[in-house]
Amino acid sequence: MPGKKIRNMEEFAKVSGISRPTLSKYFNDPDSVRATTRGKIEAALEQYEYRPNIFAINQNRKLTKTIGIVVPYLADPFFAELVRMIENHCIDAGFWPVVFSAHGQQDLETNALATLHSLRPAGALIAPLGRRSDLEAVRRFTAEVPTVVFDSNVDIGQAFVGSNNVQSIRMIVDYLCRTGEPPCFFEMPPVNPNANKRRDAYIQSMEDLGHDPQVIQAEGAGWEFERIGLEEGTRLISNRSLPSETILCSNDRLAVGLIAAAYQKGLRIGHGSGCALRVAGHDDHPWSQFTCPPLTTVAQDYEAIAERSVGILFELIDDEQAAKDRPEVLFEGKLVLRSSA
Amino acid sequence: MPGKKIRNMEEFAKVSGISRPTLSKYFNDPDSVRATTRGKIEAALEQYEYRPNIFAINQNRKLTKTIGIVVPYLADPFFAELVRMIENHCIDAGFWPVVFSAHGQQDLETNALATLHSLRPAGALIAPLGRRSDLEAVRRFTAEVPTVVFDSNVDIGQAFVGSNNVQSIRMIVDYLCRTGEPPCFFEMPPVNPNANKRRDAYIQSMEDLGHDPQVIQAEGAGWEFERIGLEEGTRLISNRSLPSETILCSNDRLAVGLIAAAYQKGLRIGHGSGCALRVAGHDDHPWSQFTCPPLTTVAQDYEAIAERSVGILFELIDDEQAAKDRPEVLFEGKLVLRSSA
DNA sequence: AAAAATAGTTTACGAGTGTAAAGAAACTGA
DNA sequence: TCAGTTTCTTTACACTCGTAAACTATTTTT
Repeated sequence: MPGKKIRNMEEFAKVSGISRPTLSKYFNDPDSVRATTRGKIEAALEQYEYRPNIFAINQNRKLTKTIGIVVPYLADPFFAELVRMIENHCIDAGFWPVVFSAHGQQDLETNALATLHSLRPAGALIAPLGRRSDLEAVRRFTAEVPTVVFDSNVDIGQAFVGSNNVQSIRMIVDYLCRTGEPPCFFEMPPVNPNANKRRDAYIQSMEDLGHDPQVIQAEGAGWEFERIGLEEGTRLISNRSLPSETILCSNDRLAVGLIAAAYQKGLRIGHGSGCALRVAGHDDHPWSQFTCPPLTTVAQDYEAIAERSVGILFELIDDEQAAKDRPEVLFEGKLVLRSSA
Repeated sequence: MPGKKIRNMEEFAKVSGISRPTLSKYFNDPDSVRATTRGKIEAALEQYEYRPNIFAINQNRKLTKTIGIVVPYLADPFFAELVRMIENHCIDAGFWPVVFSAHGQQDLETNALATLHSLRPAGALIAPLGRRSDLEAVRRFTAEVPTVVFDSNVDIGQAFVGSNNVQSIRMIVDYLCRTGEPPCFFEMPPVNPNANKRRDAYIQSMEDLGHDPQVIQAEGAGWEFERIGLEEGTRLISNRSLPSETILCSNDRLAVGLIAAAYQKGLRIGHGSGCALRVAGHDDHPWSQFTCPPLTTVAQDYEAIAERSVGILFELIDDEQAAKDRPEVLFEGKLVLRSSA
């Protein structure tokens, strides 16, 4: 049980019988001191309640142990899940992850970067807003902090980790064409490069397969994708203006809204007989397996993206030169066949 | 456009022509200096890129501007949404919110509190894991940091803000009894006090209405509530062991899983004729309006909870004495009638 | 315009840590 | 046991900003 409170390293040095510089070394890396010394220190730590002051540490260290994580919208389960995994990897490596969400707004993203910058992090993992980002601000940031960009590939940072949209879209388009009517593509106004890449990949895939691509762009802005899917879906169904019975949505959240719209309009979704619509998504969001019917989609490899982007960041931190060529790591999507298409 | 880089306040004092102590005052509170002085400072800020070093600031200030936010599971949209609102309120008040998620694990919660503690925050808003919390660790934390507990009312901290489960459950039980067969109650092993309160409120409400309460406890642990709802729901439907056609779920995420189970079993959900099951939830999760059919539930007042808990925390920070009696603010739930029940 | 009040400057110290240099102590291996 | 190596101690300075005291400049009040 921790006894008397210790105010600073000086005091802890007294009670532990170890000099302050050695303690400093220990807290920086417990393995850098002799085993016997480490034993004494850890014995004292059991007895006394003491933790080095984070602020004083970071003020003086050239390289802090802070890793900044910036995402466009943390309430999106895709990012929530990814952040959860990234955080775990950082903690395991002895770093301190600090999470910022832009909540979909440019000024908050810029602000988060500024705040993060003044934390002098060892590195950063950022998924930019994309189209809405203040690119100048982001570039200023990445000029000084080793940064891995993930999910949304805008041309900044020292590396990119994400999904291979071309491969994944081609795969699901191919699947949909093999098993029924060729799909139309349901998208929102593109908020980031992924949206564009996916649309272009859809068009290319359809043409390669000898079909006529049909893109429907939903109105609406913001991050409430389900709502947009529901509202536009309802409109499209009411007007009978869907160009195909098979609809590939640019992401799962849009599909969730579209499925709700179809349900409310009494349209049955699925790949079986007696179904009016086939709906597919992209990303395999955590709740896509619970839609009615469960959503056929392309899974992004969350764990791989998390693990790899953190891995690359640590390489960057260890070796400034590591990535002069801005490597781009793209993971392949995996087809997840459920019953919606 | 920002010109030359400024390293510290000393340098910024030189280029701006304002003394360092005055600058310090300005950064602490821009209104505490004369308008002309403020003008000069802000003109210089436009020209030169400078932000005070957060670590140095916090090391020296008695009271930091940091607010800690700790939630049990950030990938749960309920918390994601609440955190988003809480963050906004903190930022608006000039504070710096730092978010931690326990990811459902006790050690991570304890660790988050320890890390947060060493940030010497002005205050903290925490939603404890509940049953799985290391109460001793939490208590140690709250002994030194003004803390408002939200969502999950374990007896710690200086105040609690949450929902009135008794009122909300009574309301939805009453509604369900008025409009059809009295509900059974579908719950998971209780992870926090809310779960227990809701069950007890259900039992009491049913008895008051002269009905026989029927509680079904689903197996399963962890935070994947939808999966538990789906798996247990499938089992219950297959075994025909549901004691009522009306099922009140202890929260929306469980209901999402149950609805998926019913759909997959070919059971139609809703309050209309031709429906086999009525399903209701609790919380009004962000995606409850997109289930098939849309989920009838009780809405927690997210915005009120966020606004009030931050408000109380600021009162606590301003006036240590404010809450010797640990006030508990409970917001009433609102019935959200959709088509699932 | 003089007195009073306010806001600024200069100077100096404090906060808790990192880190470098010089020397003492403790280990290592024969 | 003894030289060689590693690790620790002592001492001292650095980092950046908060803040207090004593003093000066500016603004407001009368």
